[in-house]
Amino acid sequence: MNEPAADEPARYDPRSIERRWQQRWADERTWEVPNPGQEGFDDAMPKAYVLEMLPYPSGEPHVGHLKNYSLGDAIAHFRRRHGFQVVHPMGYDAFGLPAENHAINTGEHPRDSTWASIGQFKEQFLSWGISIDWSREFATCEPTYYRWTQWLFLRLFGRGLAYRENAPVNWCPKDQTVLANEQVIDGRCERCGTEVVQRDLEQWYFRITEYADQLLDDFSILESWPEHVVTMQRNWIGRSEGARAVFRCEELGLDFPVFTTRPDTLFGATFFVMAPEHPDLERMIEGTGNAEDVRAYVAEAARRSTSDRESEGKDKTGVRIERTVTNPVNGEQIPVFVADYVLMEYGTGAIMAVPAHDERDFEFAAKFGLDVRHVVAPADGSEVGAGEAFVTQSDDVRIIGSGELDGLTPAEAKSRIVARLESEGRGEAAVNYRLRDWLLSRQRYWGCPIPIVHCPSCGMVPVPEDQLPVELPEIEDYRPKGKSPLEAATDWVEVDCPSCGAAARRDTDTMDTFVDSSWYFLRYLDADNNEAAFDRAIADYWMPADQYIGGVEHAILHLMYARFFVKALSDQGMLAAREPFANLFTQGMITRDGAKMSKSKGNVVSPADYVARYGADSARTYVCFMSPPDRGGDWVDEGVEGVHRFLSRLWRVADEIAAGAPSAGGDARASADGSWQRDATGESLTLLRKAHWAIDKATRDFQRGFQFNTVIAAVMELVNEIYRVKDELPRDESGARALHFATATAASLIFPFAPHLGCEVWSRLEGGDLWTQPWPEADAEMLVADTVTLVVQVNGKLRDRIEVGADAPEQELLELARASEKVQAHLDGHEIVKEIVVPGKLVNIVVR
RNA sequence: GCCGGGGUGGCGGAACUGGCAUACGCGGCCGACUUAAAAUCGGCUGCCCGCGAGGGCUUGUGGGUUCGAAUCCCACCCCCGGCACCA
Repeated sequence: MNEPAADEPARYDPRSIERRWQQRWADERTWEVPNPGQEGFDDAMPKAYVLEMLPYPSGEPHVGHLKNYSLGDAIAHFRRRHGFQVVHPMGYDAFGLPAENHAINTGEHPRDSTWASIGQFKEQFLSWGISIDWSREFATCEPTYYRWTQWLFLRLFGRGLAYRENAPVNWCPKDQTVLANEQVIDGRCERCGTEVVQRDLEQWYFRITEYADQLLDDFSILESWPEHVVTMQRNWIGRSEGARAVFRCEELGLDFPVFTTRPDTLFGATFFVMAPEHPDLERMIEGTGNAEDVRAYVAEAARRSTSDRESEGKDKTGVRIERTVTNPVNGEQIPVFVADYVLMEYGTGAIMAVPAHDERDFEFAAKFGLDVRHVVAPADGSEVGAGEAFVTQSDDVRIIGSGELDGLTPAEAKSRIVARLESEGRGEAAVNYRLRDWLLSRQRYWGCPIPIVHCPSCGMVPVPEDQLPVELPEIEDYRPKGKSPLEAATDWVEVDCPSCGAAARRDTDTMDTFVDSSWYFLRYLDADNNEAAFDRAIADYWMPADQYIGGVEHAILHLMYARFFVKALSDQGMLAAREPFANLFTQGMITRDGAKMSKSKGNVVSPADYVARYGADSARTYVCFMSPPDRGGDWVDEGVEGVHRFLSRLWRVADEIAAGAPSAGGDARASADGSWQRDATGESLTLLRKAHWAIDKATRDFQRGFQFNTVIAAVMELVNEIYRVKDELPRDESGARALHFATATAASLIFPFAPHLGCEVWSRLEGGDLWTQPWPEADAEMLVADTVTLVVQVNGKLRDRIEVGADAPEQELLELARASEKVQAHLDGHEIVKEIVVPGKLVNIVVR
């Protein structure tokens, strides 16, 4: 690198500037904040917990991380300068499959590859200059962390919120592990894309369904979450209200409860359908003529994978069972079928079919020639053709052909019939959810061990607290074998029962990594605590997180699990908060050439390259500027250069000022009393006004949904204005002061995005540390101009613009407008019909 | 199919509550500086017609409300994301 010659203008050199400030922040531990009770804690300050989703360390950080932490850091800085005590921590979601798969391929211990990656992440985070309180840092794979993950698991186990059960589960044949429902996408494994199959296995679950209603209700206590995320969770939970009605097979004395959202259509039920997996199916077909046909159908359904069943669409198949069941409301005997359009996972695995008013039942009935009986008709008395389906949500209908329900609306009919079912003991009102319990056990190595011992006589015994953590044993072979690789660690597996002392075995499953990330934000608050997962008083001070920032891809999984954890822990008195994240911001994905970045496409953008070439400030500012942050954007190299150019311009003008005449004085400070500014004239005044306009615009857009792209654009406009006027300003104190103020203001406003440059410029112009300065406030008086541009329209078309006094009366505006030559040309020969005046803005003359 | 987001110059995007469409950035063109180039600085840059003054058109499409619509209403088309036989 060449040293610049003495007469060459100085160059913006982000590398040296950034290194210098980063060094200071590290040396002085600038971003560390004390907890309540600790030295330096200020009770008078409001708190703000700014949190980005913790990274999964794999390889090195990508641009998604750059965007995530740039957004979060901007928010953290903005809050600090508004007088908040801001906690802004960082950690690593360090257990998980990618590290383990890497180990299977290379033999490298997942711990080693993970820590190597963590080293790279941290190094880059430091090089980005994000304002993290590093004293709170941890990785979820550290025994000092997962000790408490296990401890929390045992708390939930103690309350019956963690349980073990044998049930059909999603199994990924490639990863050789079970998957949560949420990890199955279109019937395929979320991680590797392999088709998922069903297996009956004994697995661990969290009873998240117990919190289904709270998860729904508490959306109301969130301050600001994106509507679509709330909707996605709502749909996922899938609460529906209806009734349970019992259909009885008299011959066998078997009761079949069904769930229906339409008990008002019970009289229209003309057949009954069971799922192929229904446990009572065998008893139903035993001894009937076509039992073998049914068995063949069930076997076929079992062979077809879930995705198969779904991809074949709505083409209905099924087999009739030679039995009938009794409709509880009219005693009618209706035929029974087995069909795979009825799912065992939802409701009771059996349904009453009302073909007249349900699309799916109608299709099945049409195929099998079954009765279609209308029990709902349009209120206006219009006819629905016999044998046609009439599916409607409308309330403008009446019940027919249903005895005592006739003439009622569906809503009335529902409560009437539910009351009757209840009084007869044949059903009751019921609520059903799509949400299933959270399957958390994994037959994999690189995860948090489940702290349970299986004893032949005592059953499942929690590992005593003082023996936590149950540390991951060392093993030779990570390859999945259909059971946990931990089984191979014989010495570790075989233990004495903590309860009776007999020979027993450890649980060899590990936890889903989503368990680790469901409470990490609590551990940040009290990361060094050796006595507890976290201290309640400390958690109560900081929680809930005031701002959470991350990708939408976690809209359901992580965000719902974390909500569940907080509720469950809160119910055990561990903290007051009922929700983890009061405000959520979801960032859009960055693409390259319009495509998702991937190694196989070779279009991955490495932030490190750009940080090396243009500096962290340019890279950070660019990701905030490229598009509104909640939307995606395409990474364009020229765009980074453009931002770099802008920052260079700001640096150069500051350098010019600092190198020139000594500062016009300390009272040029952005935050100081600005009365001198109001006396400015000419270009000085114009420049000062632009600076105040930028303060106002940047502050408002920052608060209005984090519209960082326009915040940065406003600062760009200010810098452009500085360049436009800087050589024309009066060569006296007023001109110098105006220039000084405008430049320092630009540095102050760009600081949340380009903190190094902001601090550098500020310290050279004003002295002192910018992060200790309050966020600037616009002087309302400087926002009002003396003159405004009056827009003159004729018939709504723009014809002229006239500079007028800002407070000119309407009459004067009209006269000025009519007097305009350009306007005259369009009025000529026409009759004025109407004149509209919007003071300070526009005049519209309507002619005929 | 249902739910959500979106459609504005060559490109990313801006436009607050119905009032100057295209801020800011990229790209392009022209000029200054330079032996030259880079860097930098300045100017121009929605489309069409016109030598020009000027005029016309333009926010996915078609209609409507209004003095005035990117913005509000109705119908439709396209793109992206989520859910999808959930009884």
